[in-house]
Amino acid sequence: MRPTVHDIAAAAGVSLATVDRVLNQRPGVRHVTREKVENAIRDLGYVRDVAAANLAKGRVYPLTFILPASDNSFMHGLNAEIRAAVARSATERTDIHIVEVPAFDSQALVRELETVAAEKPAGVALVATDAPDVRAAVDRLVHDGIPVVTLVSDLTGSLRHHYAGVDNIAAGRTAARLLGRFLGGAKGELAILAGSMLVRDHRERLEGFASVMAQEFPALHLTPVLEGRDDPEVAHMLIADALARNDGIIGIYSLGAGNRGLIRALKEKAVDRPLTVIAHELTAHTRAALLDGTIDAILNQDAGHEVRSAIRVLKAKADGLAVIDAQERIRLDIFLKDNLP
Amino acid sequence: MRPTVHDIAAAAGVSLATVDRVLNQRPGVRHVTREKVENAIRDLGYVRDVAAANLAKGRVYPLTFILPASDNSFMHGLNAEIRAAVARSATERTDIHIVEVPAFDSQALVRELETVAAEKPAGVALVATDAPDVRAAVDRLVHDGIPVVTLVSDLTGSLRHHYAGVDNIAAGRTAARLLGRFLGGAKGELAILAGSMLVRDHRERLEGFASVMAQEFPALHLTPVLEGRDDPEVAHMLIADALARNDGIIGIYSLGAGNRGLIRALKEKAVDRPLTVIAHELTAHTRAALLDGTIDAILNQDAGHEVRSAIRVLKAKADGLAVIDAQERIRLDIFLKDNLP
DNA sequence: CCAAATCTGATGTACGTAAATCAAAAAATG
DNA sequence: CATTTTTTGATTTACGTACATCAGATTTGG
Repeated sequence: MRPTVHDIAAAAGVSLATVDRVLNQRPGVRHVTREKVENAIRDLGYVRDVAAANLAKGRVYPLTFILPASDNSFMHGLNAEIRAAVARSATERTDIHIVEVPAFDSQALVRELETVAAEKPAGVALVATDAPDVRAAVDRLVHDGIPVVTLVSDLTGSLRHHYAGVDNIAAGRTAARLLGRFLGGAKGELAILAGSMLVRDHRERLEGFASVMAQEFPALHLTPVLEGRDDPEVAHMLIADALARNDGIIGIYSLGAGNRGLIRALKEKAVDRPLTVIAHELTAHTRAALLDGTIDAILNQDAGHEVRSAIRVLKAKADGLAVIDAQERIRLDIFLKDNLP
Repeated sequence: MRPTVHDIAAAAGVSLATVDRVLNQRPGVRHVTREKVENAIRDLGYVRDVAAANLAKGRVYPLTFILPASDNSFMHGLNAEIRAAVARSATERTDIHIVEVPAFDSQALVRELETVAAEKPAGVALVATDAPDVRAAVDRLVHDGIPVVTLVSDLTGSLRHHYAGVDNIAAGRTAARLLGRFLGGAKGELAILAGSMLVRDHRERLEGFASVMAQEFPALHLTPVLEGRDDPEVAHMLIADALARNDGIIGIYSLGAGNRGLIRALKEKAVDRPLTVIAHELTAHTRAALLDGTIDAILNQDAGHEVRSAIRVLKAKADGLAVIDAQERIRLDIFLKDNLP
């Protein structure tokens, strides 16, 4: 049987109340006494029964998710996953709030972070916009003792406790190698469609992609990045235009959202020549395109895993508990038409 | 606030004791009364607080894992992950036992299943050997009300509640497409290294591989399967021999274990000609080979996820709770040298 | 050394559920 | 209708922890 507070009290030769004071860092315990208790805790290998503690406290974890108000499939999916978590909140003792802020607007995000901080939640998850003032606002939250995890897009250099998202440099590198290998030594040009170079995850993907391409596939030449603003219409226009004007394009890497437009442009051009295409994020559109051969591979991050992981980590941090690192690593999914879920 | 048993009692106009009888299916409740209570439960949306219930019951989940006594990296890893779960058992209220049975020995497995059944555990996870008597033994366990999940290798047609492992047909298909695309339309022969065609997961991988190859890459010809018995020495011998005798081999699919031998054979032959190689299971050896270019891609199943998932599912089934399907789907990891964890 | 401040113990209640006991009520049986 | 059987209620204890209160002990400071 695992030891309880009673065992600790007995072993340390103190009362239950004193053990409680030590455990919950309440004042009124002399240094020597505190040490006796801490030794007993260590010796007996006591671990607090979190379930019982939560029951006694009637604890719920008020968590806030801050998302950009972007109108694309991925963000919709992320939102849906958070709402699914809300539906589970009764059994998970969470009380989740979702707030949306204008996309790419660091000031709005900072304001929201300050509003949220005032509510003293048990944890905050945010899709970070990469800016110094956001970093500062996040650091302030952390200083106030509020656990913070970044979601999907990280905020390196900040004090956030955890990042629930994929390694985007690795994603870009992987895309490059897949594309390079699929093209099998052919010589030609590559088009790159991004959302915006202002977003960190897109920049990182491009960085990884370009670096592997330069090192290992010198026969492939990268044309200037097309910024589609994650908008299907813009993406369509850019890709159609690029394909019309440049005969040498044999491959495309779409590292952002708005793939609906990309796919439409590809279908219109279908007869012309074979293109090898790699895109990000599995949605209804990209899935269909993968199955019909318009897209050759999809790199994906599982929004459901990211959300569940963020919640687990926030709860653990709020309780000062350890997390299973391997479990919280968000993996880069590579989908071919054969291994779709 | 979520409703409690007290609220149910009040709403149904019965006493706490009666609610308890209904909830825990104890006898002594008239049909009409039972219905009143059940209606109240439904109306108020009552969900039992599992944490409180477990606390009151002092419940622990005695779980048994049955593994084949195979001496390869993957099984060692699986074992290690289960032991890691044992280390967490205090906080997870589990009491996990690991038993090993001779590999590929269905009778031994059946005997063990019967021994285990007698101990009435809260759940059983097993790496299934695909045989009718095993199926029958598993079905008996299920009939006795013991939750069963298959691990790594499934037992289709049995009544097992869940399979914690990858879709091996999809894995084989994925390997085929990767290999086909990497070879970029070249014409030649492929060597296939398996452990044993008696194991279901290996058969399924081959089946998926062969089917995609036949349909989509007719220029690639499959040579007869080499059965390496998951033994590095045997694998080395077989591959070295095949490469020496067949000049036309341009690619290899290793769908089982014993990759240490394969890698050695490949390094010895390195100068001869470039080979495209895809292997299963990420281990120290395959990882090194992927990084140095000996292997081009690794397909992997995350043993840690499989174990944690199996435990979650067994506990949920034991409590009659729902599982989050998406969370329990074991994904096929595809590793290139760029996205290694 | 006394008073004040600080520390410690003893005790009780609470959280939501499980499980047991015993009494009381209702229903079924003859 | 009386008796037996079944069903229901009331109440209590327990699980492991949190938290509050109050009395008593010990340590400080003057």
